[in-house]
Amino acid sequence: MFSFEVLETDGFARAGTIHTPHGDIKTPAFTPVATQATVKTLDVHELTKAHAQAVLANTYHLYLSPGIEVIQEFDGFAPFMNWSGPTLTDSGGYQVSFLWEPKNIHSKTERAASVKITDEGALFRSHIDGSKHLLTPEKSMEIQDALGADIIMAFDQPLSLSSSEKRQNEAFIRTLQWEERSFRRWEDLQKNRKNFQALYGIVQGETDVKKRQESLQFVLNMNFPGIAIGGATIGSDPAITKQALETIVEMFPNNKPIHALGLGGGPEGILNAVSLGIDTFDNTSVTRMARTGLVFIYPEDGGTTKNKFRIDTKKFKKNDRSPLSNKCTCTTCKEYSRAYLRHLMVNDELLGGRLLSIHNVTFMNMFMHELRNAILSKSFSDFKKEWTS
RNA sequence: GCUGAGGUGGUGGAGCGGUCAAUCACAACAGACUGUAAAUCUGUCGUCCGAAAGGGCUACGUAGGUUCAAAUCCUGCCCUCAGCA
Repeated sequence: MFSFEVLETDGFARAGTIHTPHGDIKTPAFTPVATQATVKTLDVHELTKAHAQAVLANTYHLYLSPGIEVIQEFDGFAPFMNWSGPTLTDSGGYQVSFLWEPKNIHSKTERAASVKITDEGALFRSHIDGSKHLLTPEKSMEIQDALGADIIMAFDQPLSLSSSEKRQNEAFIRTLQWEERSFRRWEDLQKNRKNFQALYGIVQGETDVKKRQESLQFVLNMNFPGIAIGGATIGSDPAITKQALETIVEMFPNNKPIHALGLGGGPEGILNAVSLGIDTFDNTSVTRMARTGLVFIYPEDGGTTKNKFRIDTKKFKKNDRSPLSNKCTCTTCKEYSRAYLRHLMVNDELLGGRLLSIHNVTFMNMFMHELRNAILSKSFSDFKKEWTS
């Protein structure tokens, strides 16, 4: 019901297929983020047209609203949102332990921590109504069982890089314990399931070689069906992502898929990650940037590592009749002018965010498609050079 | 023509003797965006010098006046709006 096969490799880069109960994912692949059972602004038809293969939803958000009872009535979040392809869910670990730190990257103002983390789990307050909830590794597995994704994540405790060493170590050890508990509960839950869910163990450790390797070895020893690479270093800086992945790339097994959680850095970051063995990744900024007017462009359109292969639609000329991209085949590029897109974004029209999301998701998927073909034809390094030189 | 209200920075709109280069919002410009509390957030925003601290200059329709001190008080003029002729 779930398996992974590598079809071709080029250096550490690999092209393969993940077989899930709801279809295949041709890798390397981007999985758009549908936190609240929606890839913001896009419906499933637009997603399919944008060549999305799978979507990733979130335990924390769907547990709080609409609640797992509702999701269960619909046989999972995928039927609920009318998505029939492969799915993933995140465990909620990121939300309860990272976003709720008194100081976090998303908020300028400090605020009281609304979460208390113990070895048992994370006691947190809902951001919606302030109600108290305890999320444990076991509970996360039960919720993800109800959400019904094909691929689910172990419950972990990521930290921001600014945390003290003591806290880092604590979270590292705790994550290992939580992963084992996640695994045990997951094993039990599988017995009563119609479809197999693949649980991914999460590798922490940032750029610390010893920690990364210990973490990965643990996940391998437990025999998780898949591996997810977590941590702040998998974020937006391509150079640091590279550094983090280099610590463990040689240990990656070829029979298990590797997912990079929240891999950012645009095409350059992705090229770095794929060249170091990453098969799938999710990233929120693809659709978020679309909603704020930033779109990805190909080298043919002027994309470079310097401009991070992106351009601000609000800076287009008022009367520019040309398409956003000459190369892209999405409906946004086929049917609308730069002038119109600029107009929509400058005036905060909702259609703008949607049209740009269509483009960005299409771009990302087409980029991954090209990248995959490059690996299959053993020309990955040339492909990488075309983009980054 | 009479009566009333009012004229503030790109715009709307506060301020009604000193703490005002002037709250705030919008626009504009620049920037950020990691497993989405993000259609969000941050910075700049009279002008000149400065990296900054800070300093200079010009400003609240216009011309005068009162006062140690005026966007704020008084007078003339110009203009806008509402009501009445």
